[in-house]
Amino acid sequence: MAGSEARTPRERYRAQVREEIKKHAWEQIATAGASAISLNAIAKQIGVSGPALYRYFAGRDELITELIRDAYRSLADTFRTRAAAGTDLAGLAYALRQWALDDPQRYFLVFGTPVPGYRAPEDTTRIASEIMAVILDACAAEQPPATPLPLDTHLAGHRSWAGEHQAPPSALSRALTFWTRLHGALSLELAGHFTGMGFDAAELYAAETGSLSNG
Amino acid sequence: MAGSEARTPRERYRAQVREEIKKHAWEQIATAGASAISLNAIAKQIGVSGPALYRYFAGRDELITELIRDAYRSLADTFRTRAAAGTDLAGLAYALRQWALDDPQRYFLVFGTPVPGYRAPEDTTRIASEIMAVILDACAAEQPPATPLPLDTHLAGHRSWAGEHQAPPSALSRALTFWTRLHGALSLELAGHFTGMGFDAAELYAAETGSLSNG
DNA sequence: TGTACATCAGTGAACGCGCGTTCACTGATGTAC
DNA sequence: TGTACATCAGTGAACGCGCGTTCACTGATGTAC
Repeated sequence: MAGSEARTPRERYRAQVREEIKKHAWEQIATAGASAISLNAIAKQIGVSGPALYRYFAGRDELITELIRDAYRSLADTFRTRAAAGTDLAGLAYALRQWALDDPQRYFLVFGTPVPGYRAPEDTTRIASEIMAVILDACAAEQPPATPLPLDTHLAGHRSWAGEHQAPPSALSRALTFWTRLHGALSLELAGHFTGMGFDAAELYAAETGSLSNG
Repeated sequence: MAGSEARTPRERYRAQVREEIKKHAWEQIATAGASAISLNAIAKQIGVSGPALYRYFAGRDELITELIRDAYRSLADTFRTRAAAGTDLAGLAYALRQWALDDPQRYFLVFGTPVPGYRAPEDTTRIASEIMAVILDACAAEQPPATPLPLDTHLAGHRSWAGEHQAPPSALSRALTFWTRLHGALSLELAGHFTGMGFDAAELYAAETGSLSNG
């Protein structure tokens, strides 16, 4: 839906079919993982011959790249929407978990096992920066902890990743920690490593969310 | 090497070939990811026909299962060895990172994106419990923090995963947090999400390690 | 409004490939007397 | 020590499959005069 102006009927139709292809690709990902995506299988599902898909995507790789891009954009949109309703870290953390539970394989497409040799397009790293900017904003809005973290001094000298963002070191370390702690709890939960352990993953996630504000 | 008694020459030879098959399988994983493992390709690499491998493994699935088992065992051995030299959490954390950097794809085979529908064999969950027991030992040996964590109360009532381990709730929460925080920092590093960001992943990891002891 | 032309979605056949797996077999290695 | 037999590693052919991708094509849809 993003970026599809669709002036003429033909363009509208094209955009529509592209979306349908992607929809079935996501279903395949959810069913058998990203590596199982097959153009021929998608074609069969939407009732069309295999080569027909080449009118819409240059090939399998372009389709997957597009899915990754969409996943990044979806997360960025989710964060921006949430941030517009008030900049609190807990809110963002909650939104992140909702987004992840919404489609675990989409989460793993972005944050999961990398395919050796695969290079993400420039595009996605730019979106990743947008996401980080939202986190940084929320961190800068919180009041800093009484005692500075040991990571602060390192990040004070290595803050290029924050771009032009004027966050203090305590916000930088908090933003990174937000990312790594929540990813740690979330990815293990989604991967099923907690199943059968008998505790509530949501409680663990909430505790980690709280750890970001209380030191 | 584990469990291969190899009394007779034939048994010794079998064990040797099995190891060679696995060695090339690991190389394939490192090169193209676990989903790219191919029996025929392995056979070609060790200079043997494809069907020959069926003397050693029932099929592709059994080989992969065996690799996962080996990965779990390797981590358990690493932890136990480290724990024998002194039970401190920082030491375990350091050993975990070394083990992960040693072969990132092996780490992801255990903790990475799950294949939808795949069920891990009983075997591995037992080894996972051994690993957790080592962590719990180290956590119980540390002195508990002054203020109990909010997660403690939940875990006090949901401690079945700790088995017969008599660790106090504060150790339970610390063990889980050890796992999730370090996995968060480590998996993002290994997946390359920090590349180009300009800070030192080792510093971040050390900071997270420290967070486990200081609140 | 009607006709001529251009655009483009989709088809079906084909290519070459590599996959996992089975099967009947050969030949070497080990075992028993 | 030598012979008869059993075990078992490895081969080569074959099966059926699905994959990504190309190509020349048909037929419907849109555009221009």
